[in-house]
Amino acid sequence: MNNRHPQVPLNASQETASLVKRLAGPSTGKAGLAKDQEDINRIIADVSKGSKFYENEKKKDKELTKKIEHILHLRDELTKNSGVDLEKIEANVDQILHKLECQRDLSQTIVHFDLDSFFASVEVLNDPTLAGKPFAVGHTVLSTASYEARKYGVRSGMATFIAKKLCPELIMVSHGMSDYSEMSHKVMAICNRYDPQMCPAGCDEGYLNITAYCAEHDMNADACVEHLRSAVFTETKLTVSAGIAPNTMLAKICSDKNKPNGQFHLPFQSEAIKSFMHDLPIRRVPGIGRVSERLLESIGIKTCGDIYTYRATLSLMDKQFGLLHLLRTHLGLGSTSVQPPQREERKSIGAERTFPPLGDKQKIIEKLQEICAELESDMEETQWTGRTITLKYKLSTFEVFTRAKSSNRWISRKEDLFAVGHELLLPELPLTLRLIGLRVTKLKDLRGPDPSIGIKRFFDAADSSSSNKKQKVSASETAQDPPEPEISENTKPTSKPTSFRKEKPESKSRQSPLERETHACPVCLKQVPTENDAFNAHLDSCLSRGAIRQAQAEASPSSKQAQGNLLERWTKMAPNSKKKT
DNA sequence: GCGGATCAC
DNA sequence: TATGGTGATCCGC
Repeated sequence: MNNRHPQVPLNASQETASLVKRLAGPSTGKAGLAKDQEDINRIIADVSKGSKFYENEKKKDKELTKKIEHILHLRDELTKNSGVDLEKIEANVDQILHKLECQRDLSQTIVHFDLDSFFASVEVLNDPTLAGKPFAVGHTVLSTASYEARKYGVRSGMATFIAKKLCPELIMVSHGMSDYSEMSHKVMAICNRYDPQMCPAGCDEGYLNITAYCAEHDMNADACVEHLRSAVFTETKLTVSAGIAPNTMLAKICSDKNKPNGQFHLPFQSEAIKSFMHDLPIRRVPGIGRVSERLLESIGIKTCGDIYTYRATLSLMDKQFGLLHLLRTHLGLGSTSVQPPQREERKSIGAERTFPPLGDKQKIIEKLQEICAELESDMEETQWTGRTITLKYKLSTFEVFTRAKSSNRWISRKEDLFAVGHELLLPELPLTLRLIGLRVTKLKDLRGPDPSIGIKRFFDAADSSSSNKKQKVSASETAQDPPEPEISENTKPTSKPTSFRKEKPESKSRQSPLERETHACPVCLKQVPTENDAFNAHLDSCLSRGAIRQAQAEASPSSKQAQGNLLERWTKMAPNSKKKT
């Protein structure tokens, strides 16, 4: 490089490496990266420069940089504190690792499958002249790109005009939604033969437990998955990649290894798994996104092997980083069960729309009405109602805000949605908006538990012993139903709300502040005497409780990422940062 | 319960 | 000229 003559036109703004990377978008770096990713990121940053989107990304990047400074400062304070014994902390962590290792379960054969550039492949089937050409599916933002387009750095989630800059001959194809849905169902049905309990994770991927299938058909895992992939191809002409591993997290990572149209089988041995994890970039772990990657990198952690190196820091900063989850990741542990998604596990239903920036109050309200109509229709089709409404709006500057209100009535009609949405929106105006959305939570299922027997609904409240094992949630909610605006339901909205099924790790244990020989348990955060026996005893009970929580959290691998406490809150936005444009 | 934020697809 | 929609979860308050 010629330093005297930078290729890039001099920009007074000193772009940080992190901003340039951030602008490249969330999907860059998750999978295989192009050789000249640096150049590509440079082009993306230059094309974006000056836009409101760019300015917002810059602001967020700056805030993250500040958070990192804070975290590093905290780390230095904790580490340099003369009271801490790093070796002892490491020894404690090593004990946790040992106990986690003892819980390792290698008995289940889990598969993660993933259709190769699903939308793009379907489009090629519809129009074979697209084969081998760089093209992308989407409108303003790309849903997916063909493998030829990816060579240019074109990625899903990328703005179309940027993709065109990277690849001027890029062909744009718009969505053919019905085709995708039909193909998706076909593929899921095929996979279902191998595990009736399979769990779809989106329209183009899913998890299977093929342990039983392999046993019953006297087949090894490789042959089974080849069989599956071959069935998918002959019946749909779509190629699929797959990972075979002893748990869902590893299987997911492995399905990327030989993509496209390949499979990868991780040896089912502790040592092989740990060596696989050792060099794995932390960003490949499901749940670790761009922000967590930066936070972890700031303390020196780039790979899952680095987690061990910095275990003392992570232990001291468990609140910020979530030690236990990272240790499990380091060891390559994950959920060993696959369950089909349960309808009653749904937590919210919503709709949102982006439009050219609007400042006019009447026009904004019209957008809100459109959203309400859409949402009413979705809720009607899926038979949900709910009592908390959350308004979401995005300013023309790309800043996002939410405003929520809980009601004591069930809301699903568009008039009711609008009344609450309007009430939430009005005090915020005037604003220039580019997006409005509504989301309903605190849901109630309007569908009877057994749709084939209509009259049965009538007895629901008393009928806890029926064949419906999963009625637990419905039953408890029935007891706390607010007055029902409709006719059918409850005979009697009886008593008080029953407590919800959310166990928290008892954050409020008040211990003697002068206890000198205690250390925060990295699992439950309680202060525990550091003496070996006491610490061990505590750890045992804590880990077994933790294992239960973990199993629950991972019951449905698709929807319940164990993500989280990597980030503490730093600054609070002024709730009303009104911008006029 | 509310609001901000992260993450996956 | 120009950067999506749906759903989940977690944290701090």
